[in-house]
Amino acid sequence: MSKSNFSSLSSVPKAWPFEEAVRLIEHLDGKQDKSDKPALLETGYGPSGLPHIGTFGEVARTSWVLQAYQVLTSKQAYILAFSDDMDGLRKVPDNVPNQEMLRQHLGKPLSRIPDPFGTHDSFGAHNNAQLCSFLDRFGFKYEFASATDYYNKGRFDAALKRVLEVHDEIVSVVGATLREERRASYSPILPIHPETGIVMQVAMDKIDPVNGTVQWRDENGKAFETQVKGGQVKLQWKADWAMRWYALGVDYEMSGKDLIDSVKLSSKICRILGGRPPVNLTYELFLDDKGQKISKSKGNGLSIEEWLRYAPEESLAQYMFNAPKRAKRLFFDVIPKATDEYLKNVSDLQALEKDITIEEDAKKDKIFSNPAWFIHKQHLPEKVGSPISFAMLLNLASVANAERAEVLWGFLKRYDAKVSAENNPMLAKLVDYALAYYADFIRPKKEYRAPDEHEKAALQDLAQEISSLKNKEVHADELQNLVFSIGKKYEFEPLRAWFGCLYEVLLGQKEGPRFGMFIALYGIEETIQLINKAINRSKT
RNA sequence: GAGCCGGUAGCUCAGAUGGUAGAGCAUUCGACUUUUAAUCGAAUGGUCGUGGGUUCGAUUCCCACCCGGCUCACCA
Repeated sequence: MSKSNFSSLSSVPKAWPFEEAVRLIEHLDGKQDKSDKPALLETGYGPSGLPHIGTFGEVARTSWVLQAYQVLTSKQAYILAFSDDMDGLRKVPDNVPNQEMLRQHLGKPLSRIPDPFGTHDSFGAHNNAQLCSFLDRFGFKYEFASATDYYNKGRFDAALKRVLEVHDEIVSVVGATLREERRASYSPILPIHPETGIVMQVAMDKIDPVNGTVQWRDENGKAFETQVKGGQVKLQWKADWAMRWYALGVDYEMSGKDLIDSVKLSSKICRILGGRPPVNLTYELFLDDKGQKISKSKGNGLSIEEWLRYAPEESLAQYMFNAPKRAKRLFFDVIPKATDEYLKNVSDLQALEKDITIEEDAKKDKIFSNPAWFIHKQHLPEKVGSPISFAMLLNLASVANAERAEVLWGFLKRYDAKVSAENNPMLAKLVDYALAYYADFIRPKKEYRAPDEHEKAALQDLAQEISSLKNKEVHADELQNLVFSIGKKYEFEPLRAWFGCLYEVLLGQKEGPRFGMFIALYGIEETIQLINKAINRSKT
């Protein structure tokens, strides 16, 4: 399509969501139905799992494509968050209560199983609520859809009849991908057993597209005739996906690399039904630190809660923004980098918006290529960003053995007297995150050396000296002098060995801050405890 | 077997719609400080996987190949 079609832009910005938006536009241009229906971007959810970090990534990325689409076209579009809550429960998840109760409902649709948490009408409803509150928490805009709801209300009835018409064709296409033993029983139609409520995976004896019924037998040989409408059957998932695209007119949907074959197959089915499969983006999977695929069942990698314990959600969004087609490792080490990348993008964007020397077109192009512009939904709020990088905060926390925010703030104020939690809310958050990150990842790796007898005596002396200063107004300089004089008194040669001893024995590192300042900020009582701990360590 | 992604400084990676490449960390040196760190400044460091093709010129485009990793092939 020609570039001139894009509103007020001379070219398409090079950020990937814009490239995707162009693909979406081309897809819509080729549509038979020229009515001005809003573009439909779907994100799908496996029913039994809780929302996880991949869910976040998929919705965030889809939102960015939508954002780019609207900038280019000024047309309506929306995200449909579709939950397949009619799927049969195959396995009892081991992270939920009432296992025994759930076991009795194996094979039934999630929406027909009682909620093991007892808070919702069904297990499916519970998971749906989890999903929605998860998405709401990050401010995503979407319309929620429940498969059960859609089936029951007949929104798929026409499409289901169409499935019956082309049933054999679907069976042969899907059958080609299955092993022989599966092939025999395969049908895209999964009837819900009228007596047991179980989602049946059986071969169909008879298909009747005219009356909209199927005939089949259960494992006891009992024969049934079932209407496909109104939620009495559901479709096997690949057919279900295809039927959904067809019935709802889905225009865009992304999915992980592991689903490449499924996308192909579902696209075929969608075409057999007479539909046009949506534009698909295949994104790479997330790997753990050993390069293995992250999966909920393995519990490897990093959960979203874990990430958010150590960094703001914007940093996670930043991580998700980068090169979706590229495999990335997802573990704790990437958090600081993603955070600083985000902060840099914010400051770049701020500078860019103020810049009046740059040409308007070039400016737009740069703004629209900045991840922070996407992350903040086109508008940077007041007081975003931080004058100090996360990496620096982590260094400071480590150097100062910081356990409390005040200690870190003390150092920060020395660095720049103007910073404060009020003026820099993001910095205030980062301080807390840095403390958490330091405590969990950096401190455990520290190696504390035991002091020798000579050092021990000096340390005891130091503890005693400073304890006499307790409850007094003391300056960092005085403390520094005190530390210094003790080093002299015990004749450390060279004197820097004394300081080295302090760092290695007390802080578990080769280097450290000016020790007088450290004591002042860290606290006299706390420093004494630190010394006592170190001395006790030498006894064992 | 099918498919996807990657191979750029010691490490982790960015990048150029073609004109001999950058960041962070690491290393070295310097500034600041009654020693030390943060911080700041600077330097060192790369035939951009291999071989061909297109071109005045390719690491960047095309083709082939090699290496590495992952995913799928039961269910969703």
